[in-house]
Amino acid sequence: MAIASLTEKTDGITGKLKAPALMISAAPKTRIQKRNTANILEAALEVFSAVGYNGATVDGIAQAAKMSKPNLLYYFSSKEAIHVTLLEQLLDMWLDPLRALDADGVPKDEILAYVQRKLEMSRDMPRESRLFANEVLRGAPHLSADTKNALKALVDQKAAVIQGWVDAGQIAPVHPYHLIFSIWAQTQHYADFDVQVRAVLPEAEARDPFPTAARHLQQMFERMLAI
Amino acid sequence: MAIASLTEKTDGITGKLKAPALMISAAPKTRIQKRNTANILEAALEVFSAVGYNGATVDGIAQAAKMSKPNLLYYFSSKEAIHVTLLEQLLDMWLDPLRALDADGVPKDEILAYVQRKLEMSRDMPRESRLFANEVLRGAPHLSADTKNALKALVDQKAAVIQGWVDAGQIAPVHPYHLIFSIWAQTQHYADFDVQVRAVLPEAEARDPFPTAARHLQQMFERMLAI
DNA sequence: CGCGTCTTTGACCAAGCGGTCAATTGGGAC
DNA sequence: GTCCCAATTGACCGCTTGGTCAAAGACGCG
Repeated sequence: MAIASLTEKTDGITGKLKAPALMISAAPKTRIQKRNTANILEAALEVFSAVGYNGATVDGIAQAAKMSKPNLLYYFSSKEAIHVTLLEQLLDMWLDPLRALDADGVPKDEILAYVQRKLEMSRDMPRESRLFANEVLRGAPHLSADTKNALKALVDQKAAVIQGWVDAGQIAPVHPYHLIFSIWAQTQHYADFDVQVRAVLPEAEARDPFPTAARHLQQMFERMLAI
Repeated sequence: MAIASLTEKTDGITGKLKAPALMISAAPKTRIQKRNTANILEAALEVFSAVGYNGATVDGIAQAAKMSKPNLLYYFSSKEAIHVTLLEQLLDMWLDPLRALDADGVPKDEILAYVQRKLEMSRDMPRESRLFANEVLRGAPHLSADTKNALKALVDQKAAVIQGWVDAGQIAPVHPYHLIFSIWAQTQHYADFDVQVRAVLPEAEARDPFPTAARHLQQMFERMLAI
């Protein structure tokens, strides 16, 4: 598992800095810049995931990052720039579990492990899940074509792996793309619709739906894939 | 199936009318009131589902309903009132497929039929799905306690039915609540994350993901429930 | 026709928004 | 220390927003 805290991951920042009438396109260098951009992105994740892009205010993010609004805008040229940076930066991490799906592993184990990793992400990183859910719900207006292509390429590759397992008779016949959608939908459901899940579940389970969810999903995909 | 067009369903409107310094709490009576409230709610569904609550503007909804903003506010006292009315009014329709789950039917058939009905709703009423997704994502701030209780009561009842089928050995052992979540998550995924589904799927299927999705989900739950 | 009520709207307002700017403060290299 | 650039901020601006209001228009009924 070993999911790193967000604030630790400050590499790969693509946010554009702005000196008065000057844009620095390279990655930030100074220690203070790293700290502040990380703080801003952490605060933005908190706010965006809670109230969505339109519901968030620059001032609100600035307060959550414990700095003034103009200071925040010294590091990111606009609210949109923060959002875009956040999305691009987190998508990589978000796809790690799928990337780890190993074509040379035991098919059923690989898929079940993927389900469990994805469910753990819903449990440990619900804000990221809601951020993406919000973005995709609105038609992904802030995701670049490059990012979408990279996502598609990864899914294509892993779908081919799954299809290979089907063809080799190692798992029951499944539509590989829809299988991946099933995994995404069911695992992310526990992050995105958390309040609904807890509102509906009997009290004892509502306190922590994840243990029973994990067992349910394992059961589900085991039966789905059994030869 | 026979899903009625939204504009036809004008009964049960609970929106408060406002004459100058006067609130009419009863349902609207005149023909013109019915027409206008229906137009407003249809326009609001279009706008809210596309850009979310915070992204929507009263003026935008008014324009979509082909009327002026003050006129719209003559029928609904606030933007929030429109949203609340819309949610409460649509939730009933939204839960119809689950309500139709028949304790006296053939268990596997009942559940598979529920899955198909729910998937049809995602195909035919994606705006409603996104409206609810948006609301729940934000923590359901506009859903009354009554509504949440009614939802829970319905799910409790149907979960008991499913549990009964399990106990009678008519379907394989499953966690009834998580089974319902699995159905919700996977069917609504095709409405809420439509752009992602189409972006990832091979072109031929992306044009209409629903036929293959229907087969996939039938397969999935068949294997899940088989004794 | 006249008349009261329902409906519609242009003009307006206060608040909040994203973003700018000039001016101030702080930090590090020498 | 000092000097320069990075970092920070209070004040401000133009615009959009949700909502109000007074007045005008349309409708129905005698």
